[in-house]
Amino acid sequence: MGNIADLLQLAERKCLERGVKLTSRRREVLIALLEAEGALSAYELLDKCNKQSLKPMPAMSMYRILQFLEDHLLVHKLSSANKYVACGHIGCEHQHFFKSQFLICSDCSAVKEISIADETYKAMMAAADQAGFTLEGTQIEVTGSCNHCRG
Amino acid sequence: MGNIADLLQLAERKCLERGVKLTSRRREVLIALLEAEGALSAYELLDKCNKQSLKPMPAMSMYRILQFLEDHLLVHKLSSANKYVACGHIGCEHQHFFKSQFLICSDCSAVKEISIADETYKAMMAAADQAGFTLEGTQIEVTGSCNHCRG
DNA sequence: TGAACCTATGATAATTTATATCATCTTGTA
DNA sequence: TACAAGATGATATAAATTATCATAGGTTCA
Repeated sequence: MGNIADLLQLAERKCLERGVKLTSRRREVLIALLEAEGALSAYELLDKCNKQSLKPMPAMSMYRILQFLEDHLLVHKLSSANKYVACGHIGCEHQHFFKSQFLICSDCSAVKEISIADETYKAMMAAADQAGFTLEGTQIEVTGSCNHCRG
Repeated sequence: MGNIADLLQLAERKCLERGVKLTSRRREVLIALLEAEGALSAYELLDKCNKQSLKPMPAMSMYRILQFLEDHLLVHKLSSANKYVACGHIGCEHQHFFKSQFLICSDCSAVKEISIADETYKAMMAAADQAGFTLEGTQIEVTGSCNHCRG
């Protein structure tokens, strides 16, 4: 995993490689996400950022920045919850072509990003194929309860 | 599968068994969904209903009715797309405890509801467990392209 | 029958989430 | 320096969802 500083550095490098800039605003959002326990919605993130930073950020910027971070593989959008999480693999070019699975705690929004076993993956592809569908690069999101919340 | 009239009758029976009523408004929405090609958003459904029916339905009612239909296993909400589909198993008490998978065409919104193979299901449970999560009754939604749209 | 009650729906408002648009600022570069 | 490109700010608007109270329509039971 690594601490936030390390992860930030990896993010910096990835942006460099991709010829894009991790501006201070973008860094701000990424840090907020890295610090977060679980997934946060755009407006939750906005609040968090605005508490930490001096200049308030308009909502529009948040959406733009989240889009940027998503485009450059630093953040994932959990479409089932409309929330965002920092990518669990910052640092690699891992495209998550339908191999990542997000376990989302329905209680506390904690998120764990795991890989789908190859056989599972293949089985799902085959099942979809049989039903006349070709799966696209996407992610699987399932909800449950984390150890902590199940208590 | 059965035609719409048959499905409606099954829905009626299910409601009867559950001690709830399939009112005319609710039937209206259910029919609209059964007729639909693919998944529809609340507002798309609203439009469709309002074209077919005499009295326009307020959006609030649509949300309430969709909630009702979902609660009583007649409709599924695809949370990744914020759209709704008629349940593929109207007539049975199938709870879809994490065994149904929805293949959603990202192009035309067509939806196919298939069952997850038992081994796949078990593998996913085990993987989640290992990551400290207990999966809840939920559904898997994946996007791709259907035969028709792939061309 | 009719009064009390429950549920569904209507009407309306407010909130939350997301996008469109144009102005301004920064930065790199010719 | 001045220009071009990209990033952000500011503002408005749209889209999606929920809250709340009023009303209508059935059902039950005295």
